[in-house]
Amino acid sequence: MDHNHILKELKLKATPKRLAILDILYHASIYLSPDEVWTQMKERFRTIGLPTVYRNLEELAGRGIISKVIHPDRKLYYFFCGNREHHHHFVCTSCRKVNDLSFCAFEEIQKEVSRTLNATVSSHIMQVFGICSNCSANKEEEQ
Amino acid sequence: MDHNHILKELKLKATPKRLAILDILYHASIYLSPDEVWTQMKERFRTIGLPTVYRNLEELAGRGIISKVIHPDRKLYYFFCGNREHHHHFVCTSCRKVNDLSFCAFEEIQKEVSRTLNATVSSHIMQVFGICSNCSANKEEEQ
DNA sequence: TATCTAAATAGAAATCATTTTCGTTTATTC
DNA sequence: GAATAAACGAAAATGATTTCTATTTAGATA
Repeated sequence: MDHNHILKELKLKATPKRLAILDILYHASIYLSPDEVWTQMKERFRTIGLPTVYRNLEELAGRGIISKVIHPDRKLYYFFCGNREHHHHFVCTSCRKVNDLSFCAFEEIQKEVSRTLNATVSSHIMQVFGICSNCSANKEEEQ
Repeated sequence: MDHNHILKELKLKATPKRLAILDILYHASIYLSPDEVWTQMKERFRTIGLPTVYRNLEELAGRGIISKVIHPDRKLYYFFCGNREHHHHFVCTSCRKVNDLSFCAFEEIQKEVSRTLNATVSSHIMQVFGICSNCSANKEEEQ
């Protein structure tokens, strides 16, 4: 995956740290907190500030290169998601893996909002939490 | 609206402050931040701590007596919603009014998650933000 | 390849919504 | 009218996130 190229296209400087953050998320199979990304960054760089991590995560998420979940605890977590289309995620709260969903009710919602409220939808948040098949299988084994 | 009775049923003490918080939300036509509720509480009580407001809002929301929105800024806002059925909300980010939506794609999502991921959905967040008809009408007037 | 400039970073400190602690008060039960 | 668990106040703590400012650096340009 040529992250360097992606950044260039978006006119973001391809700094080593920015690339490392992308790389960390790309190779993580689960979503990570800013603090967890920072921990991994500290293994790669002698000097790396937490604000740098926060800034980059927000920057990259804002450009759609990475995605974020708002957990019910209101903390943010980030993950790499190659899918550039609008879509939502199924988040396993046990192993923290994320799966894309193809289902999005945006159009139906827009229709209802328009018909019943005559209002305009500007954005929507949809997140589905649960337990993935792996985790529920493991749980059964334990018993 | 007999809030006293609602609280008794849920075995929550009907303290004056708890009742006042319910009353404030009941009479507010818009969603309020904990801080805004606190401001209104201070007009009614000489001594009222912010933790009391937080505690009660969470307590009441946990019991489903009031609802909350997580704003894109990740701050929580609370509002009274008489609808006890599972449903979602359309939130006007301009006037902060909330409208119930009848549309919920929960079943479809559950179906997709079950079929494609063989996973179990435990909860979902869905919030729709936009501009209500009143607000967009007012905006046009201004021009 | 050297120079320039806007973008990016470090480090420290600030912010600020939310929570914890703990001693006191109070609504409900008997 | 006690007794008691729940609720409260005040102050302090927490902790994720942001701001500030001086310094560094990637990428453009000569």
